[in-house]
Amino acid sequence: MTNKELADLIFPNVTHDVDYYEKKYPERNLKDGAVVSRFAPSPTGFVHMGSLLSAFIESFIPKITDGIFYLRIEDTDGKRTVENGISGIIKDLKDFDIRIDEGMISETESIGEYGPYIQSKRKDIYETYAKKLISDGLAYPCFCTEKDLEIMREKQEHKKTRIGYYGNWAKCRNLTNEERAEKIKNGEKFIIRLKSPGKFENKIILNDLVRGKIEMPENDIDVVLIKGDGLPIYHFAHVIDDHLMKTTHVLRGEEWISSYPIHTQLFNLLRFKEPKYGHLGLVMKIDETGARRKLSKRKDPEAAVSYYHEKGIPIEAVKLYLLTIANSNFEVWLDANPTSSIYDFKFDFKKMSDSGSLFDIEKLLNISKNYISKLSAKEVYQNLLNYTKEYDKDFYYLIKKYEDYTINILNIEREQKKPRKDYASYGDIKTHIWYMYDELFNSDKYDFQKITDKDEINLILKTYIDKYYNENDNKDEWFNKIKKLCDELNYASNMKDYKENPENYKGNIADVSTVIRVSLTTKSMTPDLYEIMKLLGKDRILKRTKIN
RNA sequence: GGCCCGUUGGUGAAGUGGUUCAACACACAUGCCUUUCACGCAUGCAUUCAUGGGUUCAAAUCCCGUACGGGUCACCA
Repeated sequence: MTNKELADLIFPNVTHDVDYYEKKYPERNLKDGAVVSRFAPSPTGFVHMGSLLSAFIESFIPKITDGIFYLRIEDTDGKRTVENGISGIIKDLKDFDIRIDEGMISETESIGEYGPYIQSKRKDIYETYAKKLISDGLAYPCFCTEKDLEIMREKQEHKKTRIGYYGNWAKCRNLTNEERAEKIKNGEKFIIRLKSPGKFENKIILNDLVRGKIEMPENDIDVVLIKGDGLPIYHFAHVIDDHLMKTTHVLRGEEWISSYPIHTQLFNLLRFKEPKYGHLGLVMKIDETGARRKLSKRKDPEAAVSYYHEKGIPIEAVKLYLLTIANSNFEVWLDANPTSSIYDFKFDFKKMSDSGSLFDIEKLLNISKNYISKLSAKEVYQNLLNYTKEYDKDFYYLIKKYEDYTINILNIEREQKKPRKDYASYGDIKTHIWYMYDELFNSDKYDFQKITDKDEINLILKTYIDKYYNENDNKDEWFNKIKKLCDELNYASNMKDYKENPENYKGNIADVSTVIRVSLTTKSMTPDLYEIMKLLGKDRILKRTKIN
């Protein structure tokens, strides 16, 4: 029995041949240097921070090279598939403004000419190539049960030899085609394995985009190509898909380095051109015990990218952070080119970190603060509106009702050379400005600092309101009035005087200002008091300075 | 256990043989400025690049060993 006859027996329903698919998916017509890259997650419903980093880079490179970025769903493992899992991924990408040129755009729909972009719909394609491999004598059906494999592993462990289905251990590899046909006709279950021509003693070299040369032994394992459920294993699907979809650059986590020998072997056997590979360091975090470990979705809320959307951290800030992690010289570049688009940055794989970088939320928040501080009040208002509309409806209606007032609040100490950096996220803003709204103002917990005596507080406030406060004062006049108030009540209006002779005074102008500040806002730390009072207006000020 | 990768301050890291080689950023500390906070400014923070040995006139940078950390060895991706 020939290999061809065996192949026909195994795949009677495969009608196309390899040429059909090779013609169906021609080379892409792109300019020189254009990168075709992809994000290829399992439909688990969410994107992990580490995946986001690679998705971002995978989309970034095509963008700066006029290439193509597509989304392929790898759903060959039923256990990883979650209901509506594709939608979750699409939403996460959309929330981070990572746009795809091709691929899945919903649970069932896709755009682009190189589809289907979901592996479960590509069964015929994988079978066609598997059939070819069998015809060529490069693959064979394996009838070993899980039990058989388990026993084999135990023996190997006992003998302290390498574990795996290879060489003489690969019992099904040496069956005759007649024996194979016989078993198949008897209804024995089987899978398809590669007949690896590799030798463990031989070395192969991976020219990794980020790590440079890595030397590894050639693959000699007869890896599974098609599983019992008829779907391909990752390695096989990866090679077929990335060839047919004309991927030029494969970026993935470093956990894939050790399976590169399988991939390169498959590319050679199938006579496909191999893409370039870049293996990214894992995103790590220090856990409670001080140990370094992979950021995990189960334990770390910040691992899920939806977390940032919910917190209202601007996507631009996350992108800036990802780029600073990805390319160590990005920060310096951005500093030197503050007005340039990030897409002008010359990304360099060689500048990527080899080791897993530690996820640093402090740094992210700092980037976010800087980013928000540079926006105009109107932009912040608009973004805040979008955010609260989704996550804080009450506040949304409030700021919508008082649009101009809110914009003015957001503008305090903003549109100047050195703006304040109070807000790290849109979710943060309410905690900084709630007291400006009567609807939210709550006089239950005043944070008076030094002066806590009720009578003294009331004396200061009453004297100020009755004798000095004038809503039309400009900033200098306003401040001079506060000074006069201090003089009258025997508080030092000049800090230098106070520092020289503190015993001559009840306190100083800072203490008095704090009393006014706290009465109006309940907080001892706020932006410029004059600005706040201007916005609050006379009515609120009169009301809030009456403290019981 | 085999194979592979990594190890520079609290964190991210620059730097791949020699003119400050330990940049820059975040964090932290102190001081100044200041009506609070923030901003800003100034200063401080690794005599040393996991460790031992070797090559060299010269190494964080090259070589070997050791330790530690990570990954991978599935009909998971």
